[in-house]
Amino acid sequence: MPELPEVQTVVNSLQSICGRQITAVTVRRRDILSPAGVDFASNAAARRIVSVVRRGKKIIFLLDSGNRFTIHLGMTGRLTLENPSQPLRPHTHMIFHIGKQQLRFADARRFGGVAWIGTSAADEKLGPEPLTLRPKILAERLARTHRAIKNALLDQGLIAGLGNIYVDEALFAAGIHPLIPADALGPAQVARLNRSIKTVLRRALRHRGSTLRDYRDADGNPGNFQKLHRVYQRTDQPCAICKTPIKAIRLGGRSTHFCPVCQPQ
DNA sequence: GTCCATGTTCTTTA
DNA sequence: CTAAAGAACATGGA
Repeated sequence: MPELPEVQTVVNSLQSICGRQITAVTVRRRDILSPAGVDFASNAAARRIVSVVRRGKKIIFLLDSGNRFTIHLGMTGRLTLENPSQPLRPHTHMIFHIGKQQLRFADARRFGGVAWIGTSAADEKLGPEPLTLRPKILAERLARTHRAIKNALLDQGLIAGLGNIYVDEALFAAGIHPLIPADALGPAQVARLNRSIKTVLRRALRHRGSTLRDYRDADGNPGNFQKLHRVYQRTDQPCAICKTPIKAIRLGGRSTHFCPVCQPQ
């Protein structure tokens, strides 16, 4: 579920906890924590939350002790601010008690998790942030790989924050076929792609992300951008530009959607 | 029973 | 050796 727009929307809807104290931590399932065996309860309890920010698809919490921890939502993760009286949804693995509220982490598939990173950097392996990326930097990075552009853009070490939805949408907006090798794109195409990535992400942010099934913000609200997808999961439906049926192929184990006319091979 | 899913990481292959 | 493709992880819904 959660790519940059969804994770940023969660972060935005969590700003009310900044400055507040974590009174206690309940760990209901230890295996979502890393490193294994870390004592979250004593590390985080009685600490104030200084800031909550996003980097790539990770949410980073800075505590007044100077330590940080990160939460990754994986595919089905939910991070919600709730009253203790509200029933716990299934697969709730961790609860941060913040005054009379609870910050709850639930994740059915458990591809997500919570990592104590202390004072180390959260982003060693992450590529640049797409919203501030310069076309020249994107061009340099794409020129270093011969993979299909779709697979290159999914690589978090090349560019951070994009996933299957927004790569398909950005490639459509840029008129680029997903199978074209990354190093075969010219400077004008890369510049257009860079602009398309930003445009698609900003529009998605404005609509609070895409909810296919599981995604909710911290207040439990779904996003609305799924209604505005041009290609993602629109197989056989007419292209918004030319009416040609949208095609789906399998690439890197993921479904990939594109318009065969607007995105020529 | 089958296939599919917004993600990442480890293993295998070329 | 490296780059890229494939499998694995765990759960639920169609």
